[in-house]
Amino acid sequence: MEQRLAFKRPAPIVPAFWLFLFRMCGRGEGWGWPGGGVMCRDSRDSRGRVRGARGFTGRLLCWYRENARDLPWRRSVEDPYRVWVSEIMLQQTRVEAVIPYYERFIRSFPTLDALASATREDVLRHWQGLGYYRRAHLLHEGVRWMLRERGGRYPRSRDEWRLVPGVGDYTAGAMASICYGEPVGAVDGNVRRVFARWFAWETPLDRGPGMVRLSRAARLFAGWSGDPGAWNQAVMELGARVCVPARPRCGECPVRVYCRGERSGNPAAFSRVRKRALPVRHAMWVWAPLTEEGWWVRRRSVSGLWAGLWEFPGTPCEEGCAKWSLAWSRFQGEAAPRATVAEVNMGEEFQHRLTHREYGFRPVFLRLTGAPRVEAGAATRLVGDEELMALPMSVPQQRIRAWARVCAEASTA
DNA sequence: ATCCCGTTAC
DNA sequence: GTAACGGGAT
Repeated sequence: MEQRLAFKRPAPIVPAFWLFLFRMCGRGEGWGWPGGGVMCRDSRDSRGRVRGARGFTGRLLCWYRENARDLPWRRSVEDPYRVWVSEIMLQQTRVEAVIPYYERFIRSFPTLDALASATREDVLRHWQGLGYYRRAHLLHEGVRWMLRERGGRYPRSRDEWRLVPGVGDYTAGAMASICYGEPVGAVDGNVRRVFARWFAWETPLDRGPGMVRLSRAARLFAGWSGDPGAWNQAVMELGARVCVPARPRCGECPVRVYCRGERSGNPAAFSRVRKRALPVRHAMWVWAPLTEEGWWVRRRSVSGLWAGLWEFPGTPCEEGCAKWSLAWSRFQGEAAPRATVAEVNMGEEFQHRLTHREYGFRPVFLRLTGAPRVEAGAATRLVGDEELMALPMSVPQQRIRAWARVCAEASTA
């Protein structure tokens, strides 16, 4: 708790507040509050006594203290390493999905040193299925960087956290405010939506003047609240559970009376909708070849899609390649080995959707005999059952792996 | 500006 | 089935 004193609460906020208000009201979108008057009140008075659940920040903080979910990483806020891991996992990923991954990860890598000395493959194995595998690479790089560049001493300020690999604006703000009490904002998608509704902001908040205004506002509120870490988490919690994107549950909102968006009658209108390009479709043959020396698998590039994960080799299912045998011989010609296909098992095609691609995977189990000269190397290997199951793979590849093993068992029987 | 993933809600 | 959701790097 001592580390929370690293940052003093900002001195008198009133001049800053009025200057801010003055600036904001000069723009097209104002700062008016339904009730008028002072919109924000410090939850402590000038002598540092708790003022309780009055005022804007006080009400939200009070609600947060009573309603905060009991999440694993909230039990160890005093350990920046654990907060760090949780923040990376929570990027673009929902809380419920993260919980089991977080617990397993911390069990295996309880400390900075434990993670730094783990192999990349082991880290990826703990990440498989969670998605955005670049995060795992960057987190691993980040902890090693922390030991190498800083001797394992965590930064205390947002600006220093920002230098850590894999830590962007949001994560830097979250680490500095939650672990060290620095009065800075931590602006994620929830915070953007909540602020947009509170102030009925219609301009985009992820770039340009809207972003500048939002980060200033988030920083000032964090300071005014008296507890930046709790405040930032409270705003996010509100966004995740009450001020939700589609149908905000304003009836349950502790700061409803302050919300300009709610007063407008249509708070949902202020959630920003991202338009996304239509996904491009790809049909792929995925070969699950079992040679006499083991399963033929390869490792993907450490950049790009499914970064650094293992997979069964595959080929695009081009036009005029509707027959598996044609595609296979073409693939085999490029991949060099000349093996006899002793057995074939066609799996059912299944779809896998990503942000801007949609794959139709057609798995094909192949038992290869003869002298399959598969050149094993760094990126291509022949592995036994046990080793295969230990390789980190994407969700669709895990599915193919499970199916292929069933095929293999059925064929030996 | 574009590329990463998987799950859940509708 | 389709849409919505969510940060950082390049």
